[in-house]
Amino acid sequence: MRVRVEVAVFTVRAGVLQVLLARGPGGAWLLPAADAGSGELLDQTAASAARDVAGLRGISMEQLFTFDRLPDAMSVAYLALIDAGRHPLAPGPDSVEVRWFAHDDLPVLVDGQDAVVAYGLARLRAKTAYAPVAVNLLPEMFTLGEMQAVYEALLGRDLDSRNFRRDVLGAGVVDESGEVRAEGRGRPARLYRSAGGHFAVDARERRAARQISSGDDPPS
Amino acid sequence: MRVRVEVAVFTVRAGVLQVLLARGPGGAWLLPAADAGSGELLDQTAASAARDVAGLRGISMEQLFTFDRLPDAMSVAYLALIDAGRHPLAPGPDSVEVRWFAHDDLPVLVDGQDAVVAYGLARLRAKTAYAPVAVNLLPEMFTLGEMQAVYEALLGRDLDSRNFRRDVLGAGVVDESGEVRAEGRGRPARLYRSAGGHFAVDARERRAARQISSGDDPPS
DNA sequence: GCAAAAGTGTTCTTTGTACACCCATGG
DNA sequence: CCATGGGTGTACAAAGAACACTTTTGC
Repeated sequence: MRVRVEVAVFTVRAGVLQVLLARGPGGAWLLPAADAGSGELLDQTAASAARDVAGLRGISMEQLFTFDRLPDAMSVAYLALIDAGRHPLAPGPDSVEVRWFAHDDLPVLVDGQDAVVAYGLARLRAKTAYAPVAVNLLPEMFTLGEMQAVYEALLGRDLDSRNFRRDVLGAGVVDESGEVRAEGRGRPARLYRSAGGHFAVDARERRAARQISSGDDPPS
Repeated sequence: MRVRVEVAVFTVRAGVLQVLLARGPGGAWLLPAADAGSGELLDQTAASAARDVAGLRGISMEQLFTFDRLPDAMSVAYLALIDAGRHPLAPGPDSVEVRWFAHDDLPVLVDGQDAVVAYGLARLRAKTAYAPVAVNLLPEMFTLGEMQAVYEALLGRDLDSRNFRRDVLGAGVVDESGEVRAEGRGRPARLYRSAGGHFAVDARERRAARQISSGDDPPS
């Protein structure tokens, strides 16, 4: 039985949620993928796929779901979130081209890869409700305005900045750096960084991202 | 690459959450399992495992996670919830014995199967917060007292019956049957049945099971 | 008539949501 | 001096948690 590992890599650029695709020699657009096996862990295979296809290294990933690929294969799907600014793309040996696509304007994908993207998106949105996913999509230092923009791109709706600030700061998911950054016009913004460490998921801490909400459920 | 499908089947009996295990010819306790392949869908393979190992038919299942089984295999884990009363156990060809174990008093399992059980349990508890999982663990007709007992077994804590009734009835996840059942001493209870159909996951409907709460996150 | 489980409402606390103004900078 | 984004607090609405007593039956 052939086992494939496919990775849906998301980023937010210019306020738009985007997905990474590679164009293979045949001209079709594909998710970064690799074959599992050879004594390698699935997580490692997923990391290899991101590295060999798109030049991405050291990104954090999470397993999503395992899809059938009849007649005799299956695909273990992964979700990765990165800051595109810190990870320049470098097409690997088997890719003609690697680039970002707006999540709502994808080309036709092979097989059932659109299901992988759709499920990754659903999971990503669901996680905004209880995990500080935005920090994975931002540079090391960021302003709360940038963070809010990421959540707005993920959720597709506007958030109230006063409530957003209160909740994020109250949840303790970010630390103030002490520095500020002037961003063209307007008052300079304070810079924050992730307080690091995953955080416990109980009602008290969930307040963080609760402006925010969505449901999760397996695909197909 | 060898792909195995393993199923963690849960039930609630006598107020205790239990897991189904089979003892193989070698004497070790195992989860019901089968090899994937032969053009069969993973969901079908999971159904076959439950049928061939334990005689369970027509039970609903959901994929959980895919685990590494080094050096050259992997295991696609499934979660199943059943009412033990409606599904008598019948050991299949490769099982010496099939029985229920209290979730907190399991024998030693092979390989990484304890991780499958642990993750299944975590997922099951997380789902109580937004899905009417109890109806899968109850007979077709049941009382609210029985339903509450199931949630208490799942969550390991007591719930307030007034709030529980208000929330469950308000969420519309059960229909009144009109019948009542005298259960020995005490006032006879009304019988309900599942209102059927999965239900939308938005804040309004989540109230149902919110006495109830927990977090989800991938294993290992 | 008493033990045992079913059934029913209200109060209080916490959480979420809506909302308006002043501040610091660049042009 | 004005346009632009950053920063702060309060009032109202909704949801969740805590809580006591009456009803119907078997024994």
